[in-house]
Amino acid sequence: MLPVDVRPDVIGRITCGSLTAADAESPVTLKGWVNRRRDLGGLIFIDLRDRFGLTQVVFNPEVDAGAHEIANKLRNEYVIQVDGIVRSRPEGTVNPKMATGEVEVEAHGITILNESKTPPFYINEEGDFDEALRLKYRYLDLRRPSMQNIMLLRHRVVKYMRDFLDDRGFVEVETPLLIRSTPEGARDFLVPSSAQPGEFYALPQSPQILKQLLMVSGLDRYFQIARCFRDEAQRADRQPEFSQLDIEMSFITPEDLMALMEQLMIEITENFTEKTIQQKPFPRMTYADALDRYGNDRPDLRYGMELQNVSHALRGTGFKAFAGVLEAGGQVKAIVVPGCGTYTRKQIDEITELAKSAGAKGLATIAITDEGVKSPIAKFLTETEITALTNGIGAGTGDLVLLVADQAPVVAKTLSALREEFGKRLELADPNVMAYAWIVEFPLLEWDEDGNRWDATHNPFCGYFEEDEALLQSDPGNIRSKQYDLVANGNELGGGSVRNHKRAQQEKVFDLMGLSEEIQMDRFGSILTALEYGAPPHGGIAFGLDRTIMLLAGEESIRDVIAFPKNNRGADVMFDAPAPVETGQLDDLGLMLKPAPIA
RNA sequence: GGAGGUGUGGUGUAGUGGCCUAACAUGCAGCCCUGUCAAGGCUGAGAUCGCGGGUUCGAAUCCCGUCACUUCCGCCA
Repeated sequence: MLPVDVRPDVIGRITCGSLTAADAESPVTLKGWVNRRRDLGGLIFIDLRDRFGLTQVVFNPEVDAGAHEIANKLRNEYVIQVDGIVRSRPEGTVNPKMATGEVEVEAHGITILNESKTPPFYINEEGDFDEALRLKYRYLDLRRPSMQNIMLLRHRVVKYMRDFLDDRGFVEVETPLLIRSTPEGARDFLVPSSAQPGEFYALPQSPQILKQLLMVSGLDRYFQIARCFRDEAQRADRQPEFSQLDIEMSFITPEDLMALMEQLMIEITENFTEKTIQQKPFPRMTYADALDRYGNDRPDLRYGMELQNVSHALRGTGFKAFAGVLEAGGQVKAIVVPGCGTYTRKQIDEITELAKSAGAKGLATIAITDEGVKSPIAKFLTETEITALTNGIGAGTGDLVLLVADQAPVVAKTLSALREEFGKRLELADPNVMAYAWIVEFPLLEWDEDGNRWDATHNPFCGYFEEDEALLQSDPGNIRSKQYDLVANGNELGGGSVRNHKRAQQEKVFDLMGLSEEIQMDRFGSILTALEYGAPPHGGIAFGLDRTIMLLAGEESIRDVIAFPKNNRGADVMFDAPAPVETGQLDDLGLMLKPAPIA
């Protein structure tokens, strides 16, 4: 996947991945770890490993009895230095599976630089080890070539991003990690201050306001590999601290930015992976369309199985469960699962449970078998209705039709979950394809039932289409934002927008969100004021760097592309963090712990 | 906060009420072996089956509780 490093390296060391037949008869010194020892009694072979590769070393008592004697004591993961001579391997012993398989090093001297206990898991072969153990001994986990390849990939991709942006006039600026807490969005990680006891910094959830302020400064093009912090529950693709490729530009349109970012992602994908890009230029899909066809705003476009509205085929149906939903303004939608018409009662029950956990009240199924239609709801529907329904969505013999009837958001969520489940089960998604797409025209605001107010769907700084200005008063839920998300293979890789660059514009959004003038100034005074001093039109985007690397590397967990990740509970099991602190430290901060954790 | 899954020598697994005095592979230790490269051969050590309670004549296996890890829902402007 990645090019092998050249040799010798900057300090003149010969690495274990670099010797070739051309080096035969040269004296050489190698340093590295014992990957494997093969003791034939007389001869001892060692595979010496470093980051760059493996080289076989031979200890022959007739060549150097002293070195052979020491080699008897070697064990896996010992760190050694070998002095010897590069030899072409004897006829018939060349190993074509090794990059250095044409040669070996005949040892004339050996120094054991450090011994090693037997590691808790294998380093010299790949395997699926307990993740808690891997995290506890992360330094050993990272010694495995597969993990080192990921770290190397990450390094190279980030370097490519920096060079790409530098070539185009972007400036990398570091923004502070100790900032002010805002109760909007995710829960903040708080950092108490000893200079001002009782007051707290917060770690940034993203440098959003800071990068906009840099646009007001006239920096024009900013980027940063920004560390972000969110004190929320973890997932396979979510960590409490993570990295974003954060970008902001002045005087741009959404089109400008999407075109530039698209070029960057294409180049990275094609330069660093063997994966093919499903469609170039990346397809565009509106938020409404994505929700309608896939049930979510980050669809996996590598396979079909789209959601299909069958409400029209059931208009006037006598089946009360469906009729009731339709009368209440709901909908009935379906997906056709190919080849699953033979599912047993037990399997149907299983996916019904899945549907319920996604929020549906139930799941209706129609199996189309050789012996005809099998369905628990068949007796409630007329033959005409069933035929119209199955024909209308292209279901054929052997297929299983899954139907959900409810209000649109519940239908979308349920069928989206089912579609993804069957996408996995039936292996519909090609792992060698990257299906990028832009999702556009998000609603600017969504109604928050609990807070009884409008809330920003993306972030409150997101701009909106001027032609929708009138809707601010009449129909805020239908204002289209200037937001764009980049999705790939069912993941949201990044999102951004063209921002509000005038104070009045921005205040209108805050007003709709129910923020009083006082609160607006208290929380967002810096940016509101800055927008009054010649803020240029600007916009940007932020990519989840870890997630991007995860997809490029073909990994299923974000933890596998982070050197020292937290576990599912946000804990670092190597350092045992978080941990209690000494009373004196709390005293300095003017803090006192409550007697028991709040349940 | 909720739901599911998993937990058996160092590691990865098998064992779903008695045949378990817990099996297999690998790793580990010792011995043999001069062309191996997942070296090979022989011998050996190593697990109170996550923890606690219960059911049973009998529990790795069934039940309850608990802990840890993990996946998903909630949450993630």
